[in-house]
Amino acid sequence: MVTLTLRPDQPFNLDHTLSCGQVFRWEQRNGWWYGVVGERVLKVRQERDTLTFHGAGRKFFRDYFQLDADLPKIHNSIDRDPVIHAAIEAYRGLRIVWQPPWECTLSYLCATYSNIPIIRKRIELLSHQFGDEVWFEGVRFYTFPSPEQLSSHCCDQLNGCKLGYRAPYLHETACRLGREPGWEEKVASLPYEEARHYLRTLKGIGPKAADCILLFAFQKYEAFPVDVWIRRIVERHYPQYATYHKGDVNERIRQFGMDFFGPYAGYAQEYLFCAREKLSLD
DNA sequence: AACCAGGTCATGA
DNA sequence: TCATGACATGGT
Repeated sequence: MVTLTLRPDQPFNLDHTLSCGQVFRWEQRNGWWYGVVGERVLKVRQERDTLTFHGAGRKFFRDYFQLDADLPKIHNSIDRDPVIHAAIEAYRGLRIVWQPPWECTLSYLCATYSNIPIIRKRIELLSHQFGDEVWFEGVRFYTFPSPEQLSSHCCDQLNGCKLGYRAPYLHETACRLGREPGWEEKVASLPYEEARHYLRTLKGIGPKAADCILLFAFQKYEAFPVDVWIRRIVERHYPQYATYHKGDVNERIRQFGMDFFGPYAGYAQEYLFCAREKLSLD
């Protein structure tokens, strides 16, 4: 067991961070959050300024939860209007988690044209079917399957995981990235637009999924993923977006979001997404 | 029973 | 380049 005392000037809220829909494999059980990240099973809880965790050391948790990122500075940089201001107030302490690229890519392949509970189910089924067993406190967990573990099966076998028409996308991505082991370093080293272009060469990864992957796995915080919710929020609360004319509606909203919110537009997007239920959208 | 969900692809003008 | 329809699945 390890504990970590949070600095008073650096807000962190574990519940907001894990329940906002950026990660899909964390579950809250009797006061603790359990999750599988990479090869490890992790267990965390927060009591005010104290984080208690099992399964990895301090450095892992600092990196994973981005505890060294200057969140007040990020808040200030995106706090441009009353709508985002209220979202920041409501979800202060939400941090963008640093996800493993491979799992993040497959997760957002599963996420297209779907909803969060079903995305979680698909990812759980994939891990159960093709991942490795890991035991933790007498409970069995499964790691997320590697490219090899997925590509060694055919599409039909993958489709046991309720992937629907996405099964061939996952399969092709597993085959290709399995043969391209340097892809993570390559994407990480590329500037945002070029990295985005590369990810979009994967079948099934469009503008929105690419932006989620860049934001959640590659720390490209300028990325502003546009899904149906963000689209509704922007159309309702940020009519200025209409001054942008290049591309389709989602592309115009993306351009607006990046310009309006700046280098941490992705944080703004995440706070708005979390606040989607509270914002009027008619 | 229609309609929707953290969209993307292929097609056609 | 942009709009349009198909697409698997499960929940409401």
